[in-house]
Amino acid sequence: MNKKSKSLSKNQKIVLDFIQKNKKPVKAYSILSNVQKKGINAPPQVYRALDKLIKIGKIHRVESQNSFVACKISNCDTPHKTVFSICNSCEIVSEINDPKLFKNLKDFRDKDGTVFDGYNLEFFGTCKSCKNKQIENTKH
Amino acid sequence: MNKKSKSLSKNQKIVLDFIQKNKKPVKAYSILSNVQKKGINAPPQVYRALDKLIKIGKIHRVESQNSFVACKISNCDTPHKTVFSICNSCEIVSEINDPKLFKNLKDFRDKDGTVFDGYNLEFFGTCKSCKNKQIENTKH
DNA sequence: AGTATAGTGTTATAATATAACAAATTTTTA
DNA sequence: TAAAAATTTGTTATATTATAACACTATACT
Repeated sequence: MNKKSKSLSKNQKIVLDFIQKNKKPVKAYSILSNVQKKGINAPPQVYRALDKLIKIGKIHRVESQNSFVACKISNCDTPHKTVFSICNSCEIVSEINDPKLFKNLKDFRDKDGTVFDGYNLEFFGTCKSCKNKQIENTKH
Repeated sequence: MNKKSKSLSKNQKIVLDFIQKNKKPVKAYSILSNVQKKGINAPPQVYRALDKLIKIGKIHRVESQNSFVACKISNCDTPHKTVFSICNSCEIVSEINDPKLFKNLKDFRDKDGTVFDGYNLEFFGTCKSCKNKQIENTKH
């Protein structure tokens, strides 16, 4: 019963629900067109819900794609501390959960000794499945 | 006289020059309005130059800001391996040059063992100068 | 109950980015 | 050096992403 467990509003639920259904990150206007049947009519309604969901850590923004993805880390309440891998080929995004990397990032100080509140790290590469496909295509 | 030292085209030079003059990252349309007197008239001319400059590592894109900043690391030819600190208050961006952090990032493998081609890391916090200002404001 | 806070619905518009096409320039290589 | 290839340019139009502003409604908080 902590303070953060306040329930979501109608629009927030609709938007979160749609994002969670998708394996890949989704774009704001794709969300919009997919939830219009549920009574969400205009961009601001989507963006407001997105802002809130990001704030409470339920979703993250994939900066390099202008897209949004559900947080896969259970009980995530740490927005702005995110690590993703992004496939250059199929654009699938996975949230990385690596304690050692997290520690490195959390402990990082710049030359001034400045401590940072948050970070966003995106790794780019070719995912296993796309790599396999490429090898198959070479064979033929 | 390596292969990458081919000289830049006219528009590329104009755009790079403007970005390098600025301490803070600049936005595409701000570049456009500032270089119109030099004969660049339309967005595509700016975006093409930006694409090229990013590709050769002369500038980087600050993803969370849709802005562009000159590479501060001498002879940088590694686009897509970038680390920045961004001040939440004044939005100033500094490129971080930390060999230990670079090594951690370069060596990172995900659970599958996937190797990544590149990464982009953005740290968020309050820069020293803004922190000092905040303290001063508290005093009065 | 009264007030503060957060969320809704709406219209309009701002800000960011790319498609498509014809022409000119530079680089490569035969 | 002439022809072919690749890159860059200039241009118009349009797509995509995001926010401003305003009136109103619902919910949470003493």
